[in-house]
Amino acid sequence: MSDGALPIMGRQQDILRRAVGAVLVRVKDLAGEFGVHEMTIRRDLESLVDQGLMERVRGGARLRERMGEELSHQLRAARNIEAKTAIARAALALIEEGDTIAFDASTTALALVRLLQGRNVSAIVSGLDAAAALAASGVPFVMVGGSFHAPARSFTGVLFEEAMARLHPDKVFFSTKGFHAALGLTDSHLPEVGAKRAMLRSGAMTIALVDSSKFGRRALATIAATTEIDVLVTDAPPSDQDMAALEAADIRVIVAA
Amino acid sequence: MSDGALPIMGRQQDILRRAVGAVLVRVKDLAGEFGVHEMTIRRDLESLVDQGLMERVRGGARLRERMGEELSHQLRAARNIEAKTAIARAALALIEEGDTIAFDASTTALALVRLLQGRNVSAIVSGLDAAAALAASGVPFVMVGGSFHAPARSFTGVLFEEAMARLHPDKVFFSTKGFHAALGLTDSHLPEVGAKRAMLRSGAMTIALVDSSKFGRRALATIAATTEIDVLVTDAPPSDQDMAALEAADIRVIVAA
DNA sequence: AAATTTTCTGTGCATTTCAACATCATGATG
DNA sequence: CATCATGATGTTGAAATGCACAGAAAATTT
Repeated sequence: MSDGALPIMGRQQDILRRAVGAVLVRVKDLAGEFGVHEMTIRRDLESLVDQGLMERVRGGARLRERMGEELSHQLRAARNIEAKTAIARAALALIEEGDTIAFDASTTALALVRLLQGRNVSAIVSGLDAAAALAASGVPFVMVGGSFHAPARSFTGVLFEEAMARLHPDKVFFSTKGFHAALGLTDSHLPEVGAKRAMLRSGAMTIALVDSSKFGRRALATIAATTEIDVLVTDAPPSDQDMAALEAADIRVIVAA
Repeated sequence: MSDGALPIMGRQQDILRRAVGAVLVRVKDLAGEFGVHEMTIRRDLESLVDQGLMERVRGGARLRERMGEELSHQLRAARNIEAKTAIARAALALIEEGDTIAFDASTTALALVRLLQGRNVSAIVSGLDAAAALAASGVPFVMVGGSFHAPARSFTGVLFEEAMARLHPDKVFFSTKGFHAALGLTDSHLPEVGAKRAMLRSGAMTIALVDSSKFGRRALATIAATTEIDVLVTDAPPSDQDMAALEAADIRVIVAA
């Protein structure tokens, strides 16, 4: 029942990230990697221990036992936060008065959902956090239910796809794990792929929110071919090669400032 | 919303909404999101602090207490909290290994949902807070979507009822605003009534969680006749008259210790 | 085991960094 | 013109960081 948000920032977050994938992190290593004094790392660790997230061992620290998966989700959500909010701000310009807009359960879409407050729009969401944000902001919305999918805190499955088929948003905003000009848009979780495909089918206009770290990457399964999207919003100019493919497919590209 | 006119408007309102559901908001982020100078955000925060709504932390601010609808809901959750958890504990005994259980969006059902951690069950929920609680506890669940209904933080409407019709829980736990032997179980919001009716139709066994303050009360619309429920869990013995009616309808009555 | 060395830790203090604020300038609004 | 909201700038102070050193804990040797 924790609120899900991480009051930790900067280097301490990075320390946690390293700790998630490792049995143990060492003070000396961390000091070297971050280019700061060992004493600074010790103080960071002390703070993380105070928050109950880690425990010290001589020479380093490790994650507390049960913290693993919830933490990794939060850390993923907090990564590239600047790029994601930049993309969200740029995408906001695509939203018009009275639109009905669907959002997938990605953290980028969540950043956009948080900017909706006060707008005269209706939303359709598939993620738990987006629903909570909209409930707080007073924007009317429809939740598309389904089986809970923990890795993305989203809802998926037959129930989701059938409900989604009955909805017809003006615009669909979604994100992916990978963007590859030839292979299209891909994701690493099959339930997510099905849900996103259902959303794309329902929407009149599809807008992909893809931060630059996703370019050239491919994941398990294809959500859609590159040609199936109408707009791509990103935070850094794509390569000339990608750009050519996008132009050939007549896709509008928006690069966030 | 019967709140007196708050002297908060525009961006400050947005800041508050942004702060709901986040542990803390940062001056820098807010300045970026609203496209204004940091100094302006500081002045906004100062004003919000003066009104007792937020408290400053270095670099940002956090909500002092929940507010608005969120507040009224929380307060409702806090009222009779002992009775509700007592009822929830008693109701827990009705849950068996492997059950699939549906819960309405009442605070009493939420109290029961919070006790599910570690149980080998599947859940079906219609409330935002119950979903968040289950997501944190790791119990697998299905969310039944629909239109968001702010007073109960639940989902309702056509989408809800159609999805619910496809689900068949072993047991349905729900609560009501009023319980009256002759008028049956009643609630004051029509969307809620429809949703609860849909849940009752789908379930093999229906269990009403009714704290003693609800006895003899009646609200806007009827959810079900008294005879339609299988079990009644409450926190104080019903009147002899009510008890007779319940026995006549062959309803099992459980009084929480 | 005792003694010695090595490594790690935490404290106290100097230095740097950056949020907060006071202040003034600008511009919109009526 | 008066007022208000906002932006810009320089100053102040608190927090973060670096640094040196002393004490504690492990590792090593005797």
